[in-house]
Amino acid sequence: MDRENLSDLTISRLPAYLYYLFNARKSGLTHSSATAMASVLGIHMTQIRRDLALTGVTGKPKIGHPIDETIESIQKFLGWDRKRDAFLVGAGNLGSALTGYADLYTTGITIVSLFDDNPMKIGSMVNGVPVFDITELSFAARRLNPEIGIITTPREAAQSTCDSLVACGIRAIWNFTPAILEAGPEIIIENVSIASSLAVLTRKILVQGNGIPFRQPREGAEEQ
Amino acid sequence: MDRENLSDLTISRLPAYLYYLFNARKSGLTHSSATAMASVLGIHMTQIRRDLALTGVTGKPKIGHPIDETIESIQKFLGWDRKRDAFLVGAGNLGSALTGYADLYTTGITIVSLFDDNPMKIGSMVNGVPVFDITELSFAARRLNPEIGIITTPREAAQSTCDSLVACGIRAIWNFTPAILEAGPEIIIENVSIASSLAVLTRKILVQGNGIPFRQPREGAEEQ
DNA sequence: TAGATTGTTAATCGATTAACAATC
DNA sequence: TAGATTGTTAATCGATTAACAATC
Repeated sequence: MDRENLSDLTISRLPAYLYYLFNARKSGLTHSSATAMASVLGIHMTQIRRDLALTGVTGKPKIGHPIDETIESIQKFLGWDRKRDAFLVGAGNLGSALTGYADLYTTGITIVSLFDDNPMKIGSMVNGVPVFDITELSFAARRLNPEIGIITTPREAAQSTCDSLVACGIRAIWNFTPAILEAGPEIIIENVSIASSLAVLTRKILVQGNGIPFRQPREGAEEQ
Repeated sequence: MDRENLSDLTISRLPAYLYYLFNARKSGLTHSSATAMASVLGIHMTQIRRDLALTGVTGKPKIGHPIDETIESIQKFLGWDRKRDAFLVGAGNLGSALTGYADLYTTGITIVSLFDDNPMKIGSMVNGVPVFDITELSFAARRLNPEIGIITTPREAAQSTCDSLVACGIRAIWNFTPAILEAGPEIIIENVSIASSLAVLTRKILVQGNGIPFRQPREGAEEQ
């Protein structure tokens, strides 16, 4: 089984399966069928079977996939069964939101330190995580050996932040800014592009609206 | 030209072109070639040409695409040339980050009101935008007629928030929670999946590491 | 002019879906 | 048992890339 050359598209579907399975388990089920999953997630059932098979789990005809085992299999496949420490640079609202993001623990990531250049923030705590001066980055990295660097700075600071993180020996960057980061080929960079997502949304509004006014408020519509 | 049936993949590449062109314009250029763009963005030049052509702009051999015109063309294509008002529900850190997101104005979106159920927040201002009681949602919607609903609540509140927004006549939802939202087929839902992005990142770490330890801090590496 | 760059047609590549035998 | 569901092979579909004539 060629487990290494999968597209990012496949990988990016897996978390949805995972959260579906968490829910299913919470409601007391022990097995889950691709058929049921497909109708909830809006993904073709064959694709779900194929994706799940890729993680190494197998189901039983008529019964479905064992939930516990499948969860474990996906987590292992994504590397979410391991603990990883992360540094986050840019302790603004977005950085704080990520630091307090409860679901992050599902992924094995722990944000151990925040960094900022704002003296008002340095020395404070955000959701229990200390904010350090950005100049202490390399010192802290030597002590804590983080695996992942998260960038939530303003766009203008993103490239230099990336450089600093790489200089500290960090080789995986999670970039929340719109900046296009340059780094050596050995550095893994994953961008969260809010603009791309918004582009898809507004384009759909445009196409769906298609001449006729898109928004038609329903006069006296039932409200909850 | 079939301008309506394009994949989300194509659409999601356009903002990167846009920001590249903003930069190019700032440095005084009037024209931009797909060749140059390709090397910066890491996208095949043929694909860039094709994508740009889809938005309706044409370039000239040897000269490239006219920057101003191309920017306008992409913005128009994405519907970013129009002003759209948005309601945001969930005035936490993520909601605040979005409200203060400077690049949002490039997209034509204005977040006009925030909503929350936390009495501490209700009545306050976040980046100049007022926070209202969530129970006032439908009243406010009748007055302000927002086109887009942004959900930055905790996951548990996402579905009921979505229902409320839809009941107000909002037909486009931008969902930042991991919840899988259900709504009528006429409702446009766009999810920003942080978990998917992280899955891609950690999977790459896993594959690249591949047995040998991934992280190799460079002893005495040059630090900036 | 020469050659860099365009837009487009054809070829390739990869991802998704259909079909179906196997089986719990 | 019967039939729901599995895993997989083959077919389809769509996206990306290669090739190339046109042209500024």
